[in-house]
Amino acid sequence: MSKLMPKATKKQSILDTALVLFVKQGFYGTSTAQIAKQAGVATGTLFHHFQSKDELMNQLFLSIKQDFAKSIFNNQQNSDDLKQDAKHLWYTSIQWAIDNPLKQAFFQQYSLSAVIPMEIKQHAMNSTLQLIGDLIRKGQEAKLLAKHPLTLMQESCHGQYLASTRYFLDNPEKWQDINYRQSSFEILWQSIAA
Amino acid sequence: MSKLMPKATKKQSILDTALVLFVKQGFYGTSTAQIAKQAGVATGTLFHHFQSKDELMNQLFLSIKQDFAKSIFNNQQNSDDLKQDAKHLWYTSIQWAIDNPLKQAFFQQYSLSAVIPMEIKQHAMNSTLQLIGDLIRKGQEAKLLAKHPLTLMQESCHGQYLASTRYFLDNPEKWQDINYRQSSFEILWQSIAA
DNA sequence: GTCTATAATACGATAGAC
DNA sequence: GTCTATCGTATTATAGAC
Repeated sequence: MSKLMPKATKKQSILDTALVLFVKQGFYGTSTAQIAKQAGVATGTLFHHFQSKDELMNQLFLSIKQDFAKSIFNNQQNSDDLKQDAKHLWYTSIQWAIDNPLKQAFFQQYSLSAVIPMEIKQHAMNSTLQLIGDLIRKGQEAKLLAKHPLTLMQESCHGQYLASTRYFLDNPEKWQDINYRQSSFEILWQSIAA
Repeated sequence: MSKLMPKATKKQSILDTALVLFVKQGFYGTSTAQIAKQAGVATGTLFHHFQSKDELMNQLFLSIKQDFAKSIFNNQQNSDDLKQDAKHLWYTSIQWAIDNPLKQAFFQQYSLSAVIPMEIKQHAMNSTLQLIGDLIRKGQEAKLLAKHPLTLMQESCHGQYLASTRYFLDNPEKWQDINYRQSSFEILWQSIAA
């Protein structure tokens, strides 16, 4: 019983509140005092759970990336139709962004910023890029995908993902339109098809 | 004679220094005192030229966007070969990023962040997106490009541009390789081709 | 683990002489 | 236009009681 509805611990409240405020006001625009107050804890409590404001930011970044990776991995498909699998991955990824707009906005803002140390950003990036990489390699072996340099294709696909989620988050009604949905995938698939 | 080699005014020194520091340390991580000191001026001078730190940031953002737009417009081609014109635009845009790595990094960081007011970001964005939009419309009329929703295509192309410049700035030697260069354009063109 | 109170400092912006 | 000096405030982080 106790684990079914896990209580929102103070630490989690701090993380949740930091996510909201960092997205709305930026990292340096948000004081630890404000985070603590809005989370309903004292500043002393915040610094008990996180060594520093930077450490709080890093943990938040990693936890969000893990949340995304878990969601994608748990919904992976592996049929004999690669294009169908890619489409499923594409829709699942964008749906996650639609379902977690704050986390997606956070990621868009901070995955390129100087606030988070490069090593942490790269580590968080690896799982995603590897998933794309595996799929591209398989497609190239099956002569379905063009033989451009792998790293360039990965980066382009990821860039298209960021652009599409930005677009559909700004225009949520368009995601309900099957034409827009299909177009977004066709643009991606054509870009790497043989 | 006096205008040929324009003296670096104090105001320009402040802008140049702010560009370097904002990219390296972030906006809130950079104090006005540090900008002034490194630019070789007094803090009073900084606030004489810019009403506030935010105002300095906004002017910097707009000046960089104008710099990019000017460079692209001045090198525009308008032949009867649309694919060739698009390729020229693509190479010119990426070359600008290679030639202006700091400005490109600045744009990557702040065009998505909350530091700069939305209205300023959108205003700065318009000229670029319109250029892409005009080209896509022409391509669709000539049956060269697919008839996906225009705004979605614009956003995707822009996302691919950001991804490619990120890639080539991180791997400058790859930009010298004609295969990578051509691949980057082929990926873009295929993504929107009919 | 959580709180209150506060230390120590860094910040944006201004005043006023030159 | 540019400078020096400084004001008032907000910030991160700690100390110590409970």
